[in-house]
Amino acid sequence: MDYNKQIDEKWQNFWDKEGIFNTDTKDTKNKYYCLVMFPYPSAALHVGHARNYVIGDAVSRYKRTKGLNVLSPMGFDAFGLPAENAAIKGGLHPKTSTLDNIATMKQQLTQWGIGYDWNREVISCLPEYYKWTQWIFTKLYEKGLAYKKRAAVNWCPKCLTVLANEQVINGACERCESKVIERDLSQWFFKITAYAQTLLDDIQELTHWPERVKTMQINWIGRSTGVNIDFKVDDEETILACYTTRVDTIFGVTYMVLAPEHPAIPGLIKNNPDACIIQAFIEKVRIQDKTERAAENIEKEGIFSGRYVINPVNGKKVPLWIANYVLMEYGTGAVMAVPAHDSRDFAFAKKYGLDIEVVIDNPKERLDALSMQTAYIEDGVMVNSAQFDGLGNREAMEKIADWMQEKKIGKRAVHFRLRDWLISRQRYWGAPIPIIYCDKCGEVAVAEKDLPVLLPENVAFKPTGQSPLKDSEAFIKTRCPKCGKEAQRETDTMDTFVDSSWYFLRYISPKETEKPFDGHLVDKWLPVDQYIGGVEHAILHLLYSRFITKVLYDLKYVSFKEPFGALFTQGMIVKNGAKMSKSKGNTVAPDYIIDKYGADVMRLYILFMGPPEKDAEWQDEGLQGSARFIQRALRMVDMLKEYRQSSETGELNSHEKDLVRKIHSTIKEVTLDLEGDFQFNTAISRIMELVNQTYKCLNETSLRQSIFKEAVDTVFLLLSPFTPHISEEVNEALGNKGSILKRAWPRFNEEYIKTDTVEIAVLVNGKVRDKLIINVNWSKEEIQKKALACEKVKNFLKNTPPKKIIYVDKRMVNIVV
RNA sequence: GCGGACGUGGCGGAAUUGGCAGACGCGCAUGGCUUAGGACCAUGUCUCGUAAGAGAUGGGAGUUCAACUCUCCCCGUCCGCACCA
Repeated sequence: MDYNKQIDEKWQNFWDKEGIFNTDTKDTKNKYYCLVMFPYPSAALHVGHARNYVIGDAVSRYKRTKGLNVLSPMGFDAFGLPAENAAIKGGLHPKTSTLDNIATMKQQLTQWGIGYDWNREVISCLPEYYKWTQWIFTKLYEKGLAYKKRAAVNWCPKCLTVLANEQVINGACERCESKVIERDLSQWFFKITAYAQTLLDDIQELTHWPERVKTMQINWIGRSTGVNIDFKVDDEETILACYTTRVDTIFGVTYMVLAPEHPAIPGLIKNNPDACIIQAFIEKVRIQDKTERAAENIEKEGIFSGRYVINPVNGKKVPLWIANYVLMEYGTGAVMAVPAHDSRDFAFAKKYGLDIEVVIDNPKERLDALSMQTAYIEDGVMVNSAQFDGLGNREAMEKIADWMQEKKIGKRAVHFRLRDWLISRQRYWGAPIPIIYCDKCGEVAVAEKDLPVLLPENVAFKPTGQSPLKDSEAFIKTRCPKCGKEAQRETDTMDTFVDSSWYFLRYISPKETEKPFDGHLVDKWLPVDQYIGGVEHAILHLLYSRFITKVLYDLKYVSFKEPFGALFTQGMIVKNGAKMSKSKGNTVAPDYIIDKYGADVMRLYILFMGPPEKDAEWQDEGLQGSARFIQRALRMVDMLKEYRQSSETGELNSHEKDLVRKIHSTIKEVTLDLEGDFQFNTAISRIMELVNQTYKCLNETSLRQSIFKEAVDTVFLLLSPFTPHISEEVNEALGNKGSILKRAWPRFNEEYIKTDTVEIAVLVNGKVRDKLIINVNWSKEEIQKKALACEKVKNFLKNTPPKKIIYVDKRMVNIVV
């Protein structure tokens, strides 16, 4: 039997015709929701993408043969910058180019033998989908979780749109890597910060999520606990609130610093003769772009404000400074500076000759403020801190916080790093934000019956820095839903991540026209049993989806708090040590592989190349190995057909017994590999061993046909999640009717795996000296005696009795001399 | 700086969780079969050594009868966050 393209096509047509992958979601018994992150339809897929779908398909097929009712849907994250940019480049309308790309990708996925329920396809740029994205917006709006505010936001000068915090990587745009600049703009936000604590707490429940993803989310949410302290400005009523996590150092405050953007500054400096010098400094800092300001070793710069503030714990008057190292976005934008115990404050104090006061002493060596070379940030003993002197600083931290709360000069507080999610975009290819502005009624959300707000198709969609919808009078002009007067539509579109933050709910009832999803069925099918995708979504998509799910939970649309039960993040496929990308020119196109070797060879190699969660280096030679293995396995089928050998009766010979044992132990181990953490690479290697051993048997002995057949059958059943086309073909050749997916996953019999004899190692002082074949029924004493009788052991013993003998059951004997 | 993952042959990677290091595959070598072979089959392939043996899982110490696995200290790679108060 030869593997060729016809076999691929034959079975792909068969699966399609039989509707093998179509799932009835009304049948919720034994449900298994296997979900692979849906792709952007922007470019041709390479083998790196393929890994994602091949893993998902292997899982879905395996679960099917285990008898589960598997739902495996696919769709396209079709709105957004990548699709729009691709369209502009190709001179096409985004809708045309996106739908074209989708068609190509579907064809690719089909060619690879990836089985999806295409009846459930979800395309986020079509009105029947984005109607409900807009609906979700209005639900958040009703709850006050969607709001518009003027704020300093991240602006990408190349994409000509604002970006969410999560889309800014090292101060640069996630997509085009241009440096992001700060602009004050009025924008729409989702109040994800209202869910910061829940998003953090519930991470604990995600027991089947990779540790690194959870850690990344924890860091991103960035919870810290401390104390809010009000510092009064001297000779004035102005109060400056600051936040500290180190309230134990409060007695060591020698100055206070404000971020240049701090709103209190204009009032504080207005009577200062140096006001214009201070103003010039502030301007200078503000025009620095974010990258520069956040750069690692940027020189700390500051200026004295001319004012003083009072430390509420001791009434001490300390100078108020303005400096570039304080950020307005975090805490209150005001920092109490303790140079003795904070390295940033220390560097700043040294530069500007500010006081340094030690309040936590090093128990090993007394600190001296004048001679210190670095800040002392470790734990120690309280000094110069009034009644708290002598305490350990950890203990003092709690005591001071309590004392300050009691005296009402401080308040315990929790801060998060997480910012609200900026969702407006000044680009064309997205779902319009369903808001209407009326001169009389103000901001009004579009009513559900008026959704969707259709994205007009005949507009010049090139990015200009303003939403292209602003030019479409037909779009903008509308009537106020409340008073009926003429009104204008919001022209910004939504971030694509809004579209993808709920698509997994839509798959359950994708044809629904009266509601976004069938709540009853969604409650049965969700959370997703297995979610599979790239780690690049660790924060963005996964955090947003968790947030939207929690909102829908609070609004009682769903009854679960977390959308994804188990998450698997596969590693990248790299070539020449680098991530595959068109610009580097190191992509490997699956089409050519499919042509030359067939889908199963590509699938097998992708799964065999290494643990799926780790990055793996692509080597073309590896494909040869997979192709060779498949041909070698298929040759057994031909041999079996012509096989006329020995009798079927009588005692099994030892090779036959060994082969039966191997068949059953292979089933056992492959099953364990798949039930565990998707160890496809080791599963495949075990199947290879079974093939090797079968050949060995055929060469060395007369093998009865029934056992040979069982070996062949088992090999292709076990391979079926990985190489479905040839498995189907062999299944048919062996006389079975229908799809191999309808056959049960093979079972193993523990009885057949048992052996009478086993080879163990004989060690002397922990080193292997000899091997010994033992009968498993022998007693420990018997085995030890045999081990001592080994020639090599005798040489080491030299007639002296051994000090100690350790026997590990069916593994080894260690003799200590 | 903080947090996470990791370091095993020429290469991709195994190792039942403390019990025979290098499974399986690639590559390479030798032989066979072939008009030919980048096909196939067989055998071999950690290092040193003719051998007995000795040494090997980034480096160093420790625990143990026994360490790739556990503990401590270094070195290095990758990822995330980062003037976060």
